[in-house]
Amino acid sequence: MSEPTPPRKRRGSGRATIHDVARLAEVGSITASRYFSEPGRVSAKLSARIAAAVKELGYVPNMFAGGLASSHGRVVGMVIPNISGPIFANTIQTFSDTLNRHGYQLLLASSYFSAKQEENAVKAFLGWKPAALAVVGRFHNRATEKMLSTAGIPVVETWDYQPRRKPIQVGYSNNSVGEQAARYLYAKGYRRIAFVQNSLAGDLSAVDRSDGYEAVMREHGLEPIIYAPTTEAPFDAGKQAIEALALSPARRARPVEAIIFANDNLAAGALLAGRRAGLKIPEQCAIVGFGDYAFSPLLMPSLTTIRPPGREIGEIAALRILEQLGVLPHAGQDTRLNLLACELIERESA
Amino acid sequence: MSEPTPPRKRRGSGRATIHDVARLAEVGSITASRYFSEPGRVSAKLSARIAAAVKELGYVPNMFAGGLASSHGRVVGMVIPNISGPIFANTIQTFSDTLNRHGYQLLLASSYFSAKQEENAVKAFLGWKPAALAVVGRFHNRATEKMLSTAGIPVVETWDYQPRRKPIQVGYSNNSVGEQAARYLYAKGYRRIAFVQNSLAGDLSAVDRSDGYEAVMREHGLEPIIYAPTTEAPFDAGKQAIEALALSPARRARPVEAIIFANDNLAAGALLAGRRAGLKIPEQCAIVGFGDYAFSPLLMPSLTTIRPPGREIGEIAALRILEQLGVLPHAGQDTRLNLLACELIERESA
DNA sequence: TTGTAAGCGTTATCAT
DNA sequence: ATGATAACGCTTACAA
Repeated sequence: MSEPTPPRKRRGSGRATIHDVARLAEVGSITASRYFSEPGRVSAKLSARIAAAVKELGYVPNMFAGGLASSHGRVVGMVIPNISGPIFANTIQTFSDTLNRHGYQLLLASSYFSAKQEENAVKAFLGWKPAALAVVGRFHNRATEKMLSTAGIPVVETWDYQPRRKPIQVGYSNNSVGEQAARYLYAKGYRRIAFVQNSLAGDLSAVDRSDGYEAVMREHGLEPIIYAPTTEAPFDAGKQAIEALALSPARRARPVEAIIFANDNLAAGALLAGRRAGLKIPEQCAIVGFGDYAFSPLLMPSLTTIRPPGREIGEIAALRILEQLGVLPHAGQDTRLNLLACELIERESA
Repeated sequence: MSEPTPPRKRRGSGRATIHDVARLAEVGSITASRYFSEPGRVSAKLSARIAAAVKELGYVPNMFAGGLASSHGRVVGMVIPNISGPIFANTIQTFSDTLNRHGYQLLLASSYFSAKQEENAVKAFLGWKPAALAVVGRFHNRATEKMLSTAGIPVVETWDYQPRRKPIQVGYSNNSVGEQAARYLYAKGYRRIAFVQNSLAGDLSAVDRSDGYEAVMREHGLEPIIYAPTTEAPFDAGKQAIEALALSPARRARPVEAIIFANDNLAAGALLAGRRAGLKIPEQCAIVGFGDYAFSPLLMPSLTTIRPPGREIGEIAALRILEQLGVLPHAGQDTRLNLLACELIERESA
């Protein structure tokens, strides 16, 4: 006769569970659970026993079980155009670190500036029952907008500050950046000031910057000069722009005195091409970029540029989310609108 | 008299579940489940009905329920020294994208080169029952080593290739990089070649590179010259190095002919300081960096450097993991050792 | 302050 | 090929 087979576990990971901890500490499982979620409501005596058991068993809470039971995981999803560019990396870093510090895990996906890929990423995140979602900018497709608005969780739009939109805004005004650059050059005495657009058509934030520039020019009774390069590669596009605006024989009669570029890549391409052609920068043509990329201080002449608050955006976005979730106490009153300033870094090129 | 209150749902997220899908499609829940996990084993007829139901209800699988039931979530954890630096961003990008493409989600944490923070991150990941873990380099503390080896899941060490270690290796040999740079300069006719260490003491990979350099020098009967800057800030450290090696009056008698720098930041600092001091580069002193940062082609003269295969590392690490998990068919035989080459980018500075 | 019971939404197991 | 049932490990709701 065969003994009844012992009730062998057929599922399970084999790791210690909260029940094992509770048993060892001689408390109820729920008390052990509370030890993690609301430590203040467990007596010191039991807390000590539980702590010892946790240590002995090397217990690590199963996030899946917790997330399932409470119907919301401690995760926050973020869709970013791309991770590896010089632009968003700082934001990701501070966003992730701030969330981690409070027990939340970042889920990251990149959209490569494609609305469809953004949609897919948001849809995938929904399966994680995220506590909140962060996206970049205000341009989403219908499906994404709908998912974001019906998800019933805090949504943060980063980078492109738009006070009239529904989601929490953490960013700066691209329009103001354009104004800032134009005013700076105007104050320095420049009058024939041009703006060079991004060659990537999808970069709508650059259009906002050129709008700001245009407004300031008109304000001073000056004619805006907006140039849109046709070359795709940013450095080449910058070269193309400065050739057209300052080097071409046609322009030689009345070359522009200063150029604002949609980003530092364009500005760098222009700066290098200009110098190679013998153009004196900033004497003959001043240059202002946008982004303050790592190479910008190293160019010769070093590049005057406007630095977006990438690190602050990530941190503040995370803090606002944590406040919304009740993890952190609410800061002030208007926590929904977070307009940050961009710093103009004055270097040699303008 | 009060009617008995209807059995209102008190838990649950309100979203459609797989049971709702099954009911609408008039199939068993498990069939609906299989429709996602093993589509080949569901008849075309039922598949169509399920697909329709999924679409109508906007069903999104709950990853927590799935992860709990199958005791392994579709997540992979990665601990990286830092997200925002120019070095690792490409790796994160390709790693994340490749995993996403196969339904896995990346969990990211940064260690800031601290072994203790790495340990905390790995511990936190364990709660997610990750299908695999990726770390950078071979230097972990005891606790981390133990967690990695007992986790019972594929572990990948990236960047620093070390064939004798247990985990899967995906990276390049820093020793070879040092050799590569030294041989290149030797072949160009340089003889008095120096190596400048990183000022960050924790950067042990740079030490491997200097070892490679040293070996080549001795191989040719040349005396190695290794300089360790004391300044912390990389650009300043580079400046300090070139002053000591090529500009100082003491050295003027027999200045070095070429310098290999531990990274492009140091090289850039040296290059700029050298030029400002009137040093002709590469005529009087050639410079080779490491990293191929974004600014390196923009310096004047542009920087000759060695480019580590950051994108490949991320992609191959992900592919090896997916193979180990059985998601992808195994490629070749020795899938554990992945030694990648670094490309020497010849520019103007050497 | 602590405990009991039920359920979160999925998949593994076994049966047909 | 399809389905019924029982976990998975935790937290909510309620009770003491």
